[in-house]
Amino acid sequence: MSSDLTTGRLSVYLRCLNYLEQEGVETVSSQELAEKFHLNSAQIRKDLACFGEFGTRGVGYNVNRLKAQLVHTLGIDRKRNVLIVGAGNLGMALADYRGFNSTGFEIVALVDIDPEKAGRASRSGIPVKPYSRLAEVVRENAAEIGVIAVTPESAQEVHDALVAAGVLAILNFAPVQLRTQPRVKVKTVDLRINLESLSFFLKNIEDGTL
Amino acid sequence: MSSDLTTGRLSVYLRCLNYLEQEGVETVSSQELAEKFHLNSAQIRKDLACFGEFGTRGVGYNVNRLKAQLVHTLGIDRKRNVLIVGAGNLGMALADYRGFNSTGFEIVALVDIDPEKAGRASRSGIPVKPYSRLAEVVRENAAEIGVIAVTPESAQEVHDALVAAGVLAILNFAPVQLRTQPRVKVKTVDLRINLESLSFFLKNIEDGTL
DNA sequence: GCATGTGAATGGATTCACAGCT
DNA sequence: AGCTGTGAATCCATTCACATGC
Repeated sequence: MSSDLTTGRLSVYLRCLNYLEQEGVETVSSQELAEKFHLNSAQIRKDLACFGEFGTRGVGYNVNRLKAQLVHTLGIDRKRNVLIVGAGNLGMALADYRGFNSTGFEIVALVDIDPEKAGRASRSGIPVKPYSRLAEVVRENAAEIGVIAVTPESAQEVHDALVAAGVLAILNFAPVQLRTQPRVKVKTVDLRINLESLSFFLKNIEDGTL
Repeated sequence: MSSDLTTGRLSVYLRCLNYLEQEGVETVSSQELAEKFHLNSAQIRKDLACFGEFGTRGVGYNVNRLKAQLVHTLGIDRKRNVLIVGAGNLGMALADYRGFNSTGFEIVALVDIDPEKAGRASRSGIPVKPYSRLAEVVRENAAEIGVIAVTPESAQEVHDALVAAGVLAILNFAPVQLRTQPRVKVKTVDLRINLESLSFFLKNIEDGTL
C-alpha cells in the first residue's frame, strides 16, 4: 500500500507543515499545499489517505493535527538513538550536523577502529568509542539506527557487525552494493552517484542532446 | 528515453565493472553481472542499449571497453570542477571526502559567509574564500557543479547565487524544497528524510504491521 | 549454443475526475 | 459551494520472452 516513495513524501509534507505552522496558518487544503510547494494535490490526498482520514471535506486539513498525525505515522513521536560507525571527516560532520541531530533522533555515540580516536569526542561532545566495543555500545545506548561512515572496503564488515548487534535500520554512506538481510532496512546515500548524475546532465547540455 | 533512475544505475554498473576489472575479469555477461551484484539482467541490457550496442551476442561485454563507454556516457571522461558553498562541518567534510573528490571531479574551493573562515583551508588544502566573491570564484575556477552545504534558511539564496553565477548543476544538502530553474539540474540529498524513512520502518516492526 | 537487444506484457506509481461529505 | 477520499485512466519503469546475430 505505501512505498518508500510515499513515506519520503510524508517527510516532505511534514516539513511544509512545520513551515506553515510557523507562519501561523491553521488550516490548509491539498490545493494550497500543492501550489505553495510544487506538489500534486491528488497525490497529497492519496498519500495522506493511506494512513487515515486526516482532513475535513469542504474545509481541508488542520495544520497542527495533521502534523501530529504525520509525526506519529513516521514513528518520530519518540526518540530514536543513532550510532555512527566511522569517526572520520564524514562521521564527525554527521555527528554535529544540525539537520541530523534533530527532532526524534539522537546521536548517542561514534565508534572507530582507530584506537587513537577512542576517548575523544566530536565538537558538540558526542563520544568516540572503540570499534571493538560496537555491540556493547549498541546495547548500552539502545541504538536503533546505525550509520556507516567508513571506507568502502570496510562497509560490508561494519554492516554485518551492526546487524549482529541487533540494529534493524542502517543508513549507509559508503559507495558499495551491500549484501543485506531481508529483516534489516538499509538506505544508501551515495554521493558519487549523485555527482555522476549531474555530470551526465552537463554532458548532455554540451552535446546539445537536451 | 533515459531517466534519472537509468543513469543512477549506470553509475552502479560502472562501480561493478571497476571491481571486476580489479579482479582481472575481461568479459562479463548481463547474467553474471546480475547474479554477482543482485540486479536484473534484462534491465542491465536495456539500460546499456540506450546508449549504444556495447556487447557482443553470444559472448557478453568486454569489461574495459564497457567501462570506457560508461565513463564517456556519464561525461566523466573529463574533469568537472566543483565548488562547495558553506564551510561548516558538512562542507569541510565533503571537501575532504575521498569518494567525493574522485575520478572526474575536483573540488576547487569552498566559500563561506563568515569572513573569519576566508583564507583558511580544509585539512586536505582546499581553500576557503569569502561568499561575496562567489561569482568570481566560479568564473576563475570554471566550476560547473555547486554544492549547497549551508543552513536551510540560506539555501534558497545560495541556490539563486549559484544560478546567477552560471552554475547549471547543483547538489543540495539543505533540507528544503528549493524553487528551481528549469534549465538547472538540482539534486537534493536529504539526510533527515532518510532517517525518517528508517524510523517509519522501525515503527512498523514495533506495531507488527510489517 | 549462447548472450545481446528489443517488442510485448506486467506491475507500480501518478494523475484525473467525480462521488460523497460538511 | 468546496474539498476530501478514491475508483478509473494514464503514464512510466521493470520484467519477460524471443528474434537476431556471433
